[in-house]
Amino acid sequence: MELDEAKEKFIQQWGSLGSNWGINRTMAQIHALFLINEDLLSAEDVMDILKISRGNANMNIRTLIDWGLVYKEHKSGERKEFFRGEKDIWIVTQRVIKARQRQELDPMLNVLSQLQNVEADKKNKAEVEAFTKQIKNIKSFAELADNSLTKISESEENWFLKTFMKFIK
Amino acid sequence: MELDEAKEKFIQQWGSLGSNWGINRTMAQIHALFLINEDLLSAEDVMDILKISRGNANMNIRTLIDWGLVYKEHKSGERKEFFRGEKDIWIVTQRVIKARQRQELDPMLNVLSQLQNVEADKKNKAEVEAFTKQIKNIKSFAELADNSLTKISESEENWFLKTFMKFIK
DNA sequence: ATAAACTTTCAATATTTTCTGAAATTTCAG
DNA sequence: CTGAAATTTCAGAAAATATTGAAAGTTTAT
Repeated sequence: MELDEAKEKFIQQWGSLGSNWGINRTMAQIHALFLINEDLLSAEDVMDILKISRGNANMNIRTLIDWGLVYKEHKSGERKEFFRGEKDIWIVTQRVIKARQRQELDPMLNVLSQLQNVEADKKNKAEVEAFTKQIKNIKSFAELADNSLTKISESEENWFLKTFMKFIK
Repeated sequence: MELDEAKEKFIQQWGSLGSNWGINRTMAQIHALFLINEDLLSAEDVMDILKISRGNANMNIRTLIDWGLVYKEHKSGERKEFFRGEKDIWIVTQRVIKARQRQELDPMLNVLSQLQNVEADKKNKAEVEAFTKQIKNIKSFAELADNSLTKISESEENWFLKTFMKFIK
């Protein structure tokens, strides 16, 4: 396979992976491009390579920066902004976990807490109890997941690898 | 809070969680309904409760059955099919992991394998090497994830909890 | 074998999400 | 300061995705 073909294939596959996981296709494609690109790229470069509009490029690069997956840099003598991607796949994972934890797990935990206070009356006592019990189960599990993800997103790669290699044996 | 209000809220939240993770909103809502509903439900019940069409209900219940999150059952004397949900959140997690691993991680691993064979020529030797190295990193990581998820989706809850509680300490 | 009861399919439609591009805003070299 | 060069915003357009509902298909009691 040719290098350009391979790069194209990687970008497409990463894009489709992303879009299956609720991350918009373009954002994932831009991220893919930065993962395999050694040099600094300007917004214009990204627009040209991926054939997308200025607005789209800008918005998604901004989000990638927010997530900590892309960094802004300056070339001396150039007015334009340039960007480079975080290449370390372990750090990428940690950043993605953190972003999505904030965005999705936290609100879920919040709602689950609220749902624990359901008033029963004479008629539906058993039903309320069953509901509360199930919500409690789900909440415990979500908290375990939350703690685990926090731990992962704060741990050193080496510690994690060692622990996990043991784990999956 | 009232029970019905709480159920409604849970269904909505689960639906929005799902849709942030690439699972269609209705499928996630039906799943939420089955998670907190003790009784058997028919397709018609689901249509009525969630105000959705027959086709939509049927298609998404089918998918939930494929994923192993909902079971088909028969009531004696009734011609209609009834359904109940898997209530154990640990089993639910395992089933979701398995379904998505098949659908998304496997194709990714497949592409990453292909991408390791890129031909270099005199001009781009260094670039090809950098690309191949990065793809190799990503692939190693994806394989670790794949193995871990397989392990998780096959393990006993108790073993998992014990191991993980130690892990997150 | 029939027909009512029920389930599945799928083309048309509706909804949601993403993208575009031009205008508004910001930045910075001179 | 000034104004050209760049970035950001956002309303409308386009694309992707999900939903409907009626027709086709299947099952089962008699």
